[in-house]
This record gives sequence, C-alpha cells and structure tokens, in this order.
Amino acid sequence: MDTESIRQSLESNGLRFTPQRHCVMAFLMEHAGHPTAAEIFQAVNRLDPRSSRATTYNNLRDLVQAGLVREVAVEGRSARFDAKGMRHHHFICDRCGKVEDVDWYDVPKPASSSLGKRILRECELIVRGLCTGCAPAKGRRRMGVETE
Amino acid sequence: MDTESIRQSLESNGLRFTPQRHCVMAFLMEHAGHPTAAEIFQAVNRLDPRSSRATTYNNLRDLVQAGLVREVAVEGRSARFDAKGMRHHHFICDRCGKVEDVDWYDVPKPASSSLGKRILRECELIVRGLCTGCAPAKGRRRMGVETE
DNA sequence: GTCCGAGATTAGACAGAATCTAAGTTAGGA
DNA sequence: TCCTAACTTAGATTCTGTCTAATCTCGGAC
Ligand SMILES: [Mn+2]
Ligand SMILES: [Mn+2]
Ligand SMILES: [Zn+2]
Ligand SMILES: [Zn+2]
Repeated sequence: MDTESIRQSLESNGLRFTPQRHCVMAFLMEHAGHPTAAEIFQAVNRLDPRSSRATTYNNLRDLVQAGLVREVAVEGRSARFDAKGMRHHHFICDRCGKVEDVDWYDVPKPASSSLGKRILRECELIVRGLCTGCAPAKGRRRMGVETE
Repeated sequence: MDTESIRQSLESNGLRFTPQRHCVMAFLMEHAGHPTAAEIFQAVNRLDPRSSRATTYNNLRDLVQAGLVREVAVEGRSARFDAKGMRHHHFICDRCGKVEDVDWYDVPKPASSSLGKRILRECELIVRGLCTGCAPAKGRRRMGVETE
C-alpha cells in the first residue's frame, strides 16, 4: 500500500503526486466507512490545514475519473466515496443512509436484447434495508435512533 | 390509469387527492424518462402555474414515502423520479447521466451470513455504461455529444 | 348546510453541497 | 535554470432542496 504505491497509481493514471492527493487517497484507504467529501476535508485538515475545500473536491473528482475512487450517490444525502480496492457491492440503509460493503458476487447481466445499442460497463447491486444500528433490536420494541 | 385510479392510490395511502398531486403523478406516469424535480415543476406549470416549487418537492417527497414514486440518485446530478409501475432495474449512462429502465429479472440476494443483523428490503441492479446516444456510432469514429 | 381542524399550498428565505473564478504556487521536462 | 502546464487556494457563485409562516381547502362532525 503506502506512499509509494499511491504515487504509483496516481502517476500511472497521469495525475501528479501531491501531498493533498496523497492525504485523500490515504484517508480513503484507511477508512472503509464511505466518508463524504466534507468528512474527508475535515479529516485531512485535522492536524494542520493542508488542503482547501476546492482541492478536496477537485481531487476527489480526478481520482474518480482515474478510476481509483468510487463515488456512491445516496438519495437525499451527500455523495460518499471509497477507494476502489476489492470489488464489492453496496448496502444502503433506508433510515440513516449509511453505506456498507457487501462481498462481491457475480450478478447475471441483462439480456443483450434488452440492452440494445447501449454499451455495458458494469453491473452493480444495491442492497437496501436497515443497517445493524437501525434494525429493531431483537427482544426490545424499538431501539435507539442511529443518527449518523 | 387516469384520475380515478390516481385518486385511489393516493387516498389508500393516506394522502389527500389534490390537483397538484394529480399533476405530478400524471406527469410521471406519462413520462418514463425519469425527470428531475425541476423538470417536473416546469412541466406541471407550463400552461398555467398551478403548483409552487415547494409543493412539487413536498409532493415528490410524500409520494416517495407512500411508495408510489421512486427516487433515483445519480452521482453528481440531481435526483430523478419515476412512477413505480412494473418492477424494473435501471441503466445509468456514465457520460450523460440518463436513467433508463431495464426489464426486471430476479437477482441473487447476498448470503444471509454476509448480511449479519441487517434487514434486507430490496435488491436492485444498477447497470452502467454508455446510452444509445453516447455510445460511439458504428462505423464513424466518435459521434456528436449528447448533452442531456 | 355550517364549522372546524388537520392537511395542503405558497412565496420567499434559508441551508448545504458542489463548482467556478482568478490569482498564486509547484514541479518536471527542455 | 527556465518555462509551462498542472495544481492549489479563498471566496464567490450556482444549484438543489428544505424550512417558515401565512393562507387555503377539504372532509368529517354537528
Ligand atoms: Mn464500498
Ligand atoms: Mn425507472
Ligand atoms: Zn441505518
Ligand atoms: Zn448518455
């Protein structure tokens, strides 16, 4: 992983290696919780402001374009991001919007007849329901509200 | 379909039947193109302003809650909506963000072991790639840009 | 039919997310 | 070393969507 491999993946994608980009990538690789741009910006600047808000957004955009980072859109909430490591699906909580990874497994692609002239790139699964925190606890009536 | 069945589905979901709601539902049922809230607002008010922006948003929210309408989040674009008729999956164009329906077929749910205590509600497929307008036309090198 | 109250609508203010602008900085190749 | 394109930056701006507070309207109770 570390610095050197991040530099590799950036440069092999035509992106310069900069401290700001390194911070974003490093943070995403260490935090699988699908942070928002705002959370990433905060985390990266916690110790010593070293990246502006615009740069954080710029870099997230560039990293997504380069295919190193994935953006996950959630209805009614801000976008979330993860470092594209192992391939996986996503679970999205109906209630708190949390995004969690689901182990990858192949899903049947649509019949090419129903695709027409469209060009298929990928086929991902979105599993929806209630996350562990939001699911009613067994036994009790309703458990505490998970706000995150 | 028409007015009476819309009234039915609204009232059976505890929502009053109002002209504004009827317009939103009718528009969604006649336009399978997954319009945005702004597009719906415009369309409904084209002839004769009869719904405020706030009401359009309020009604979309209520209709989604009632399960009559579905909201589709697309990375980096505004939300899109469709009337929940026949069950289907979605195709999202990488390039122009267009959302298109894909015939429904059952997809294998994740192993319950990998779900843990989470409660699964639905399992939808998101197919990604290039839509007909954005796919390079056969023969030619690159075709005109689809901006929609 | 009249009255009442919850539900619905409205204009405009507001909030949050993301992008843009224009100026300055950096870094890598000639 | 110098030049230039890539990058960063603060702040303004745009765009979506929500909230507020006042008004309206529908549908049941009487
Ligand atoms: Mn993930
Ligand atoms: Mn649809
Ligand atoms: Zn949850
Ligand atoms: Zn397209």
